[in-house]
Amino acid sequence: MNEKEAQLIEASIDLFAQEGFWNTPTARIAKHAGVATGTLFNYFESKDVLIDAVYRQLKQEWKTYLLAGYPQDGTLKERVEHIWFRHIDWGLHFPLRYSLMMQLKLSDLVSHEMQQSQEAELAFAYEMIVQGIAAGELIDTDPAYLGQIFYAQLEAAVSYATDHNLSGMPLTRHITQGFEIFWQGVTP
Amino acid sequence: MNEKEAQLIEASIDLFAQEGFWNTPTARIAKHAGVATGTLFNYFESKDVLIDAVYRQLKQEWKTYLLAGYPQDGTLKERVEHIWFRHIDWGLHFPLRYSLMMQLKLSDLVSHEMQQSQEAELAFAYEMIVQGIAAGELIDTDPAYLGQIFYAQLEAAVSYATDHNLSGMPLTRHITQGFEIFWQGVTP
DNA sequence: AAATTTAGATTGATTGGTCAGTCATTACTG
DNA sequence: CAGTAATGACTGACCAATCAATCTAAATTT
Repeated sequence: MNEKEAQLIEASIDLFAQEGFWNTPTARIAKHAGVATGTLFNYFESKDVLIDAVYRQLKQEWKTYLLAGYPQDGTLKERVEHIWFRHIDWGLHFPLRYSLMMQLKLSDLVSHEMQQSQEAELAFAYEMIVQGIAAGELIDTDPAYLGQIFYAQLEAAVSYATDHNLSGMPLTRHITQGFEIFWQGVTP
Repeated sequence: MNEKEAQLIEASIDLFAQEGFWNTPTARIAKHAGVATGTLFNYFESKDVLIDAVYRQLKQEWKTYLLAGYPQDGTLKERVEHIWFRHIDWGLHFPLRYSLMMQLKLSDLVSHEMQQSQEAELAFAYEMIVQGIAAGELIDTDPAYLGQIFYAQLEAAVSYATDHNLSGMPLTRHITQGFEIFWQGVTP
């Protein structure tokens, strides 16, 4: 990826997260990235294409962060717990990125194709759930629903930690307790 | 509330939910409501004020729906379960309204004052949780966090039911099971 | 090694279109 | 007929996207 392209995406993340997509003119993005307005359109066909690129970048950073140190051969609980911790960690380390990713999810701004291609990257999580159910370690429900519950609880945990500025021990306790609540719910 | 005012809010809900706030010009809202563009601004000082009115209306309808048949003197579980069922019911009966309410929640379009005043209306739910914890019927966590978990799971349940077009028996089973997962998680 | 050509990247003023909000005029209504 | 509500053409501001001009640096020639 070109350096200017990366700067433009970075500037977009900053501005979209702080001002919202509809309130940030392409001219401001270009300025914030230190290039001319025309340059933006050399790299991205349109503003819509730019937002797809932003979304892809966020999702990829996020996924990479989640998988760092993933205990491939751990127990199911260990693996799920790892994702739980890493996700919350990411949300607290990169609040702008996190809130933008959340907003984009609901917003219809990201193309259908991009949404799908990014979702496909999470197949491993789905597999994990399927196996957990097969092994009797998770309650027998549609894996898609369990995945959604997992994610929903995660969002709640992050937004609570953010709202209450948790850090240090209280944060660790909150994360652990949140996970236990989730685990107790989906475990026979 | 004036009839035209109500029509304008109704039209806004329709269009905002389907096209998004930023893609629906005030002119189209007025047309859809059967009035002239100028009339809209007789009733709402600006587009921003209109969206506040839309939000208030949605929240109020929602709250009314939730509380219909509320078992004031039932057990804690019965009361929570009632809210659970009614919320999902509302989401499935009024998908446009539901999705708009979700979007507005994250969007920063609703004024801070309106957000707060509507949140204050949910004090009864908070009270319920506090009492549940005091009585040892719920695990000992910050009531605010339990509330957030409750809501997050509810969203997951609605979006799953919507995505899979559930109805009849499968729907009932899904709702009940979702509640059991939640309840098992937050109960000692 | 200097001079010249070439291809591609960068620039930002400009354009064409959109839209929130206005206000002079018209239509009701009691 | 007075007062209130409704109308819709209009305005000023904003912005995505364009494109002719300019710059840069690599390639080629003298």
